[in-house]
Amino acid sequence: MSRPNDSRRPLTLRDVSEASGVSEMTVSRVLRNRGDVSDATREKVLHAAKTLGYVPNKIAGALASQRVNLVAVIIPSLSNLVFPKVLSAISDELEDTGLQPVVGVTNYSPEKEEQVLYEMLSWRPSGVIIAGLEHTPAARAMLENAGIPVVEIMDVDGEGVDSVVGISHRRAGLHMAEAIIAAGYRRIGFLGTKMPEDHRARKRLEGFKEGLAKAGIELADTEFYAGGSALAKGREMTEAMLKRTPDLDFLYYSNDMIGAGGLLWCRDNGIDVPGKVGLAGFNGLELLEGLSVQLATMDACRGEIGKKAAQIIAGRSQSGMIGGEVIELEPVLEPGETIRKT
Amino acid sequence: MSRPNDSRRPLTLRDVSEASGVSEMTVSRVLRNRGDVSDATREKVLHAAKTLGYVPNKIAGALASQRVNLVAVIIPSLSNLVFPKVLSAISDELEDTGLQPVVGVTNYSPEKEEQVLYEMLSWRPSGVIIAGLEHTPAARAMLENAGIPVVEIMDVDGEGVDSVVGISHRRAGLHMAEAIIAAGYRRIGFLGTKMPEDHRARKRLEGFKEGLAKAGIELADTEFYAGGSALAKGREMTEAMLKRTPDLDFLYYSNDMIGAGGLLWCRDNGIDVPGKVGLAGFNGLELLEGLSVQLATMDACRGEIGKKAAQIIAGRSQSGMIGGEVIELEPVLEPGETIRKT
DNA sequence: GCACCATATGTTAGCGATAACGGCGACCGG
DNA sequence: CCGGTCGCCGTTATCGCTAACATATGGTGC
Repeated sequence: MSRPNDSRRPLTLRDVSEASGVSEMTVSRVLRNRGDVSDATREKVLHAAKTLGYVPNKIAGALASQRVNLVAVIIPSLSNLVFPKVLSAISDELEDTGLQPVVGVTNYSPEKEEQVLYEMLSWRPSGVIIAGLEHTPAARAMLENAGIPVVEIMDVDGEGVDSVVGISHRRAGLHMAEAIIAAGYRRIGFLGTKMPEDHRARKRLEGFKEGLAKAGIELADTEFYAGGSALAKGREMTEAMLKRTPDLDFLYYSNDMIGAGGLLWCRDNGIDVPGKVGLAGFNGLELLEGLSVQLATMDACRGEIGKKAAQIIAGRSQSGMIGGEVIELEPVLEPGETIRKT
Repeated sequence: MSRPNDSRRPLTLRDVSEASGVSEMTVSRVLRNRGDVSDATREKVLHAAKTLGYVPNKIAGALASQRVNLVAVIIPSLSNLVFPKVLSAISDELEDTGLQPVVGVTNYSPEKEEQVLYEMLSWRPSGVIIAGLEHTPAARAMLENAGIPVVEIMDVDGEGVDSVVGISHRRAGLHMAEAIIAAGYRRIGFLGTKMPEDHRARKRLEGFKEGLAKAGIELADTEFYAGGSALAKGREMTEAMLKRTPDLDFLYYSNDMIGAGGLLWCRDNGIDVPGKVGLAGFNGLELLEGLSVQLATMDACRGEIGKKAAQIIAGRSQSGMIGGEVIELEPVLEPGETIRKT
């Protein structure tokens, strides 16, 4: 019993059926809990399967039944901290539905996204959850023709293929601008990533500028980075920008991590926050909750987005397909302690 | 051409073969770049496939060829920061091998691990990379009988099923103890997670105690936490411990994140680090590189582990199976600025 | 006693691809 | 001019499982 499968020939339903003296079909029924099987045979079959160490072959099963319990989840990055959160929300929500997420990572490259999507669709998943609304034409075509529910997440500023769950990054940027101006700041700098393919960061910046423009203000300075440790980059960029443009009174960071770096640098260098300079980031990373001073940020509703997306997929794979829906969530400003109270 | 598959009937090889006037077999050959096909027919087929928007069905392909290009990767958590790093290393290394990682998460639960493993094995992957050496008997049996290469990663303190790549956490703890004692610290506290199933953390603590014992020292205080933001927990626990046992001169944290929290608390409260109290964590998170003061830590070789594990799987799925190998990597102490120089 | 139904099991025919082998010109050397 | 080889492509038989239908078997009602 220690090594029940010595022959090295992969076990099949037939092995189990022979070992338990019933037909393959009955074994299949027992293993899937489908159809009527007497308790006696059920016992026999389960016992045989366990002692043999049988593991069903879902490949064959899926081919025969034309059903696959996988949901493709396609995201730009795992090191971003944003996506693991979304992922675990999806995973939790799918837990009891029999569906299983399968993750693909694109590294913010549209071509890689197309490749990954192709690869995943070739396994005929029950649904696709994919970050962003911007895809290559080919990728978009695949999504449209796949004949399965598709949920595009994170962003609602644009045209979706099917369902969409996210926030408006444009408006998130705009609201942040309004809050900053309301607090009395006027000389404002922006620090972000140099990633043309990060459309959400771009939209936030656009919205932010728009918000400033409404008050007749322009960005006083900007600085971009690529690669490296975000915390360290935040320090460097903050130092560089404040040296270059000393009269700045606010720094808006495109993510919390570089914002935290900037905050640490300010504290280390005796700069009064939020008195002399105000700071704000974006995302609401609870990772940073233990910082000495709470950075102002805006919650991106990551958990909620994952949850809703998973619900849509689960709902639609049960009941027949219905039309796509668009769910826009509201990011909430968390003022923290790095914006002056008015 | 905007929606080539209006009939909603899934496309098959047959559709492509009819559209291009050749047999299914030839289409299959073209799409897989295998066997001899004339350039003329190759063109025809590729054109037909593209205009139809055909996506191959790997389920059928895998069943027929008995080959699957997936590698199961089973890890305890995605929010731990440790595993995304390993994952991306695996992903990068597998990039050009035609193999594709599929991730499963266990939440540090052995039962969940068993479930996830069962689920993944039922897709007949080409290999398994799984964190840790401790599994349920059933899980271990599955791994032994799967007939595919298995690599257990992160930890080498124990008996592996097949190949093993990792570090000795016991010795990592032991070395840290030695370094701390060599630096002259004597009243030492430990702060860690309350997770009986995190065997690696447990082994580190055991090794650490052993190292202290060699110098005739015992842990002066310990504190454990579960859940919550690690940074914030690090602050809280540090405060609690230093209030309870004020004469401590060193705090060893089971991970960098709570260590960083402790470090921030000490700085905020004017405690001289490393003069009055020394600090050390574990992992070598480059996430923290931008901290004002570099925390002493020990690199867990996460990237290297992922890379080597992927290489083993890739190598063995090409050439026939060979025996399992054990690769032990050496974690390196990064003294940072939170241990007194001797 | 017989039609009738529910329960429990077996039989048959695919699912959509690929492995293995076979056929058929073309080309080549002797 | 003929056997042999090579390039190209088709035919057939699975792969391991499940949907759908067929088949016992044993009550149940009238």
